[in-house]
Amino acid sequence: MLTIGSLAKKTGTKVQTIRYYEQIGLMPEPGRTEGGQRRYEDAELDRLSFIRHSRQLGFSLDAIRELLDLSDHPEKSCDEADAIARRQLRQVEQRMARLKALRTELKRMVHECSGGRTADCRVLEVLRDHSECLTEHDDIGA
Amino acid sequence: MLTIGSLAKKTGTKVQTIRYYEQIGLMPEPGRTEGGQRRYEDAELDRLSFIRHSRQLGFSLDAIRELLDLSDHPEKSCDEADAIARRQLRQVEQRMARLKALRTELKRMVHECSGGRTADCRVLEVLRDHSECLTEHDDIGA
DNA sequence: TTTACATCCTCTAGCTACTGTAGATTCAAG
DNA sequence: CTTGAATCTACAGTAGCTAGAGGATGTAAA
Repeated sequence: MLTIGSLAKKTGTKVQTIRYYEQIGLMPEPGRTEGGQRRYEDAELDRLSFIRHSRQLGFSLDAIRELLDLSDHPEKSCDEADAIARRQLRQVEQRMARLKALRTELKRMVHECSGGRTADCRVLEVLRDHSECLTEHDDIGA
Repeated sequence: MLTIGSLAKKTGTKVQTIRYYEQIGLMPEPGRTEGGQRRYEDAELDRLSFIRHSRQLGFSLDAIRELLDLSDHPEKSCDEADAIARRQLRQVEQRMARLKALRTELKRMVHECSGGRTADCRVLEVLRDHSECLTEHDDIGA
């Protein structure tokens, strides 16, 4: 029987976040004490761990919802879970490629800063100038 | 004299986004036609390009505000702009390191999926199990 | 048993950086 | 003069939380 606070501590989640997950139906409504405080079982600890671990891997709450649903129905095919993971992997690889390009440009900016007045600052100049930029008008991506 | 729509097209921004930037004071209030429609000058095109380019490099709107302010005052020291860029570079490098770790774990998940029932699915198993996970209880990061 | 105090409760609002919608108006071309 | 695309304002919604007010509860020590 865990209080919401100890559940939070065990999973590295904020108390409010747990209540938020309950609100959006990602966590079930737990039992309550007579006074109305939430008390959790081990099953809920497992579920929350699953959610947090998935979040750390970058899965969206919607994706996690699907994964939890699959996990609740062991007779279903594994393919769906695999597809979700693959989709996630693709996203991660896209983000990495993008960040690599950004890092290159940022490094160039920083190394070329001469340390004078902003009038001569390469950082600002590079930001002003799109032409050397390899990225087109696509989405920005978190 | 550009309409908001052509400014949007030239900079790869949505019309609403431009109005939003105006609302939060990132873009100045432009001139208007008699009928009340916005009309932009080249200076505003430059400013918006600067903003969008900076966004693509991952700068927050607050950081961009600072950069614009520096850019508006050429007598100030370049150091501040450089510091902002360096901060940004650090963030990008942190994100990349994080994504690398995630990619490793996701790849492991995907490759180990046997394609049976979800009951045996490694994807779900890995998500359930935190122990092999290298990441601690730190923030998730966009 | 009382008291102190950490933790819990609900509810509401705020955050970032937009995006979308409704319903009315304006502009430019034909 | 008409048509239709583009624009206007205002407001609501998105993800994924986070923070705060103001009050109730749980627990351990005095």
